[in-house]
Amino acid sequence: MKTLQQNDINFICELNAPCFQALSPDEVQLVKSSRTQVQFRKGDNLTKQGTFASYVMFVVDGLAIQYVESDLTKNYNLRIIQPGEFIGLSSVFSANTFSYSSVAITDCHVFLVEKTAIAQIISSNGIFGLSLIKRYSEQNVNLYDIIRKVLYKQMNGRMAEALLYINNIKPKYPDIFQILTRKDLADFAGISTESAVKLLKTLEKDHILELNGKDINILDELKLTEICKHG
Amino acid sequence: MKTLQQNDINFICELNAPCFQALSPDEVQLVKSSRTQVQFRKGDNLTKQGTFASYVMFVVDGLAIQYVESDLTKNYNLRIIQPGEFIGLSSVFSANTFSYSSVAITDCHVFLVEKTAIAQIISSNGIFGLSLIKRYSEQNVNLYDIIRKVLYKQMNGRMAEALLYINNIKPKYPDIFQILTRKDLADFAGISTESAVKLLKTLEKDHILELNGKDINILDELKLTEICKHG
DNA sequence: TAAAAAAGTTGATGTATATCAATTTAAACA
DNA sequence: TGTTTAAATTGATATACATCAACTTTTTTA
Repeated sequence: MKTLQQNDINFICELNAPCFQALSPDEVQLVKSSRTQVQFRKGDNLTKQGTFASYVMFVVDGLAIQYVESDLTKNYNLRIIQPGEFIGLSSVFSANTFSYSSVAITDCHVFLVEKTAIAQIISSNGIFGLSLIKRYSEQNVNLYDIIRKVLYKQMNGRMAEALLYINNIKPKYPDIFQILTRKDLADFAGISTESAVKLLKTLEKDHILELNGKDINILDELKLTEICKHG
Repeated sequence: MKTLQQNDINFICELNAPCFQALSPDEVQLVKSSRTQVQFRKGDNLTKQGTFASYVMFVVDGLAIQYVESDLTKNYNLRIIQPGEFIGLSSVFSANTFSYSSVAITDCHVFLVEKTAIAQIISSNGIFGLSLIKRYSEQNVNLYDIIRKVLYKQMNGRMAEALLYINNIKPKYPDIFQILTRKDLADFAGISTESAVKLLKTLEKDHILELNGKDINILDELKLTEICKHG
């Protein structure tokens, strides 16, 4: 477990979260004072769907998967959460419970900010509020896209979309595919693990990608994009 | 087409949209000046998925359905928009295009407010920003619920949920079921029209509801709720 | 008010994809 | 380093729904 200097945190925040730049020194102090730092191990849940949410999480370091759960044992993966992003914004000002779960896929360094502090800053600082609203707006658009994907696309298109999404963050995190299991991939596509395996094999046979153990190399991104759109 | 007095509009807005109460006289003036009133006929599209969105709509009077479209001719109905609600908040501060369509199911009186005016007010008035964020937050929670419904529920449960949702607004709008076609109902449940018809007949045979032409009377709300949860 | 169009209804057929079962491979552990 | 546990793989089977087709009823329109 690595320890972080106060300065590091400030630096990282300023770097990745433009919204924090709008804060006055007083407001920065308010965030600092109502903040708790937490270290999560790979496999730990950062949030659990349905539990009480009085705070927002800000990811300083590490990767996590955000997903929704059914009553049973089925998950659907929504996105990979990267450093500089918030977790729990979506429900903190209405439902008071997390509407999704998230799990660390690498060790994660996170800090929690009480929602009262966030609310106070929004009230006093419109620029900060506006930048948060932009985040909400983006998330909304994303959720509508997900609804369309889930409703209208079938296996091949979903799998292609999942692969392209993950491949998009591979430059930044080259071992991303090695971290993910076939079940993780299947849950991103919203299909069964067995179907995911079969699809991957088919895509390999068609020279669209290459399977090296758990790693995946996209060979024909154009064709995959085509499948994503019309498959 | 009925004409509305300026005072009526103010009254209705104040009544239904608490967020407007936080505005200063200057800000109210700003909204007024950047506002356009529009009258839509039953069947008209208020928004069309993918088109440019430089404004937010505020529904003063009438009902509309919000829905997402596939590339082809399939729709999925998300909600019924009632007076006092916004349309287009979700994407106006990020994508600049509407991420969903909406269609008037009764004549609708709406006013459009330029997003620049909204943004300006958010910047200067944190309380207004916070009240908008609460709306975003609610919408987000709603979208997560929809994703779960679409992913994890099957026919019976979806139909039950759709019926309960619409039945919920029946006290306020008693002719709501008469306005909606079987296709509309099917699109709320995300199933085919034929399946919707068959399900309704089965529910009638089981004395859970009563079909009077287009009107639907829920007889056994408890059982329907049970189906919604575990069906 | 007749004719045309749209909406509603019903049963028969097709299909995408999950589930199941059985095996192999890889990872975790003691 | 062997043993246990978890993940990956493969083909066979099951099923929830959509789609199709044919018909009836209702609504619209000319």
